[in-house]
Amino acid sequence: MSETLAVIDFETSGLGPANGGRATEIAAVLVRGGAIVGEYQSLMHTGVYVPPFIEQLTGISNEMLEGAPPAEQVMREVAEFTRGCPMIAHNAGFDRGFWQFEMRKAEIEPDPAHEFACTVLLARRLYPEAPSCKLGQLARWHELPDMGRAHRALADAKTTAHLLIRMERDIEQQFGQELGVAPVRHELLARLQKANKTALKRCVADYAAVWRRRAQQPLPLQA
DNA sequence: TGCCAGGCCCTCTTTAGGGCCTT
Repeated sequence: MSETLAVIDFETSGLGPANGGRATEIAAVLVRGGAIVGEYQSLMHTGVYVPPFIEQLTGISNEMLEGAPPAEQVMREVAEFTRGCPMIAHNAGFDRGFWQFEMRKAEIEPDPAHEFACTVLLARRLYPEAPSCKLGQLARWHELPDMGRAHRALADAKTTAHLLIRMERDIEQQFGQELGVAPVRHELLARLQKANKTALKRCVADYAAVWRRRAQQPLPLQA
């Protein structure tokens, strides 16, 4: 059973909406069956001022944002693009904060499927020997494909997608016995990111048992 | 013009503090 996950990445004018930070660019990459199957990217105009440090970091200038589509339009497009897909982000607390803020600003109804899982938390558990859990460091450490300029939304979202695919493969290899025939789905990723690092095997085994029980239940009758 | 945060984890902890990660 394959599940489509949406990997998202924001570029922003600051570290949080609470201090006036706004999104400047968003990318969403759809991952299914161990492969990237779709992508969306757009700059977005909110009227926010981009400080020189951020402009240097991301390459996104105030002039570029002047001609960008309005944030409300972009959020509607990306919400439709990711509809029904659980979300993945690197340091998900950051992207979730901007996602919820920009969705509210655009007056878009929240999608209950948009639960976030975090590749930083997962990496800390799966790869404790990694030199760091920064996205670029993990990409080099795993020798993931080069997706282009870092700190642009699509490049970072694609790199995170490749990291996610690598993690799914490593989970299957590392916990194959506990996992049995249960697939690596978003629910398992969300559980693993919160599990005590010494109890990963038990977490995977519990997930697999629940999944098998569900799989044995008859499908509900159609109305 | 250009400042700034917050959630999470680990441990020399739990009545706390420091580091990581994102722009």
